[in-house]
Amino acid sequence: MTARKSPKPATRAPRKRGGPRRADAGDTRAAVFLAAADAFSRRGFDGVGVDDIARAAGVNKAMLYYHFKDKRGLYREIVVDMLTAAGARVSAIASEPLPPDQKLSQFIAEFVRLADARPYFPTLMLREMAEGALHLDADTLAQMRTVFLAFGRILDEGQRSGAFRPLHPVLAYMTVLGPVMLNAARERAGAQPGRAQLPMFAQVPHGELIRHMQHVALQMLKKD
Amino acid sequence: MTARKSPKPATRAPRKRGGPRRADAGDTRAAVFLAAADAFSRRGFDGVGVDDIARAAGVNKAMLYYHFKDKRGLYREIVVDMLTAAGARVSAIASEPLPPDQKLSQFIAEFVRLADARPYFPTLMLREMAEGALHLDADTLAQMRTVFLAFGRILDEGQRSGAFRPLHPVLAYMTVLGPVMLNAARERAGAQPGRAQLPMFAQVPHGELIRHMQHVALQMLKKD
DNA sequence: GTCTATAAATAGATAGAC
DNA sequence: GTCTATCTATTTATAGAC
Repeated sequence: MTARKSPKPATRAPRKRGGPRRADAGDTRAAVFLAAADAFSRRGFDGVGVDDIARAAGVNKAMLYYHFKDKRGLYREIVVDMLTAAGARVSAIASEPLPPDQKLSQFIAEFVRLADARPYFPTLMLREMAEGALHLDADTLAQMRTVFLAFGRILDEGQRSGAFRPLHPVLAYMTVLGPVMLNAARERAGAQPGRAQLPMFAQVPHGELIRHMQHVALQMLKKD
Repeated sequence: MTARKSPKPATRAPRKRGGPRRADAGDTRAAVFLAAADAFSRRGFDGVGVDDIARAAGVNKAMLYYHFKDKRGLYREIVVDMLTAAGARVSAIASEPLPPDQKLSQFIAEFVRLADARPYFPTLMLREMAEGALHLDADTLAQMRTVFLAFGRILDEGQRSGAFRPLHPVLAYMTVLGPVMLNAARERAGAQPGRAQLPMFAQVPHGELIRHMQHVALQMLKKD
């Protein structure tokens, strides 16, 4: 076990009262966590200074070292938290009493929702992979494996029941997740000032993205 | 115009004779270029030191500053070279006298080949996007646009002729390129020692990837 | 828990000899 | 074109007061 009691990044405890807008107690930790996650996903581990994180979190730099071991420890917690959440939600879907094609659709929708709840997730993950996943320990890799295996089980079930055609699980996985991840990166580039009118940065509602990917996934696995 | 006479990263001039294995003349520049491209794609702009690059290239650090303005200038050249090559090849395909579905297949095959010739391409591009494409000037963005528009023309042609169903070009683009890019990142993570036997890092031959993506693309655009 | 000041290490960049 | 030595700025991390 590597994970500690990681803060729920989505839930922020209400402020006691305190000064103008100073983070207190558990809020400080969460603020640092979120600011770091966002920064890391945008500029990479080495591209972010602890000063940047502290400033973005509205917290003194020394507090960062009070709540986390060091920069790398903070980074690790973020990745672990991300993958733990993904593993849990996605495994749940794979185990639901639904036909494989609906599970697959749920899987896709859940993944996009996951990325909406943690906007740093896709780009941070993409970076980590490109880096050879060097920051990930065995524990964390196991979480990645969980997500993939959950997907594989859905595929397998569909193939056994004859609903899906045979297909390399890795290819299927890449096909389903690749566009979602790439789109997240695209949105980052398109969010830069002066980019809005470039055709390749046109906004695509995530609902549309979900429906499209569900369609693609089912088409991809359709027998013929 | 920002691009200078960038070295063909694939072609390395034969060594004159020189010392044991010291790079000479134009070779030095190319060696730095390639070492930097690889390093940047793996660890990001800020994750790579100029010392690292020099060492990997087998060149003295000062030579880096002799051949390139500075670290950022080197990085820019790499990105520009990448996108220029991609823009040229892909535009050529869009203009060939072929039916749209074959152009689309060619587009996909060419993109994978491009990534094989420049293994740093997908991950570097992914990083750059995640970073908001901050290092890219207007000139370079124009090259990205060229690639996208070439793809869009193929799509458009197919839709006009009734071969393809209507579909948001950005969604189609993400669907076609996302898996290729994500797979490149996946390969990086899987190449790490001790990862080979993990199921999600199973090797997938690029020929298979190409055929699969061609199938997916055509299915995605099939009417009905 | 929070802040200031600072130690210690690292990295980008250049001067100048050869 | 190539190398050594070095200057300077930045950055991680901590000591210690409050």
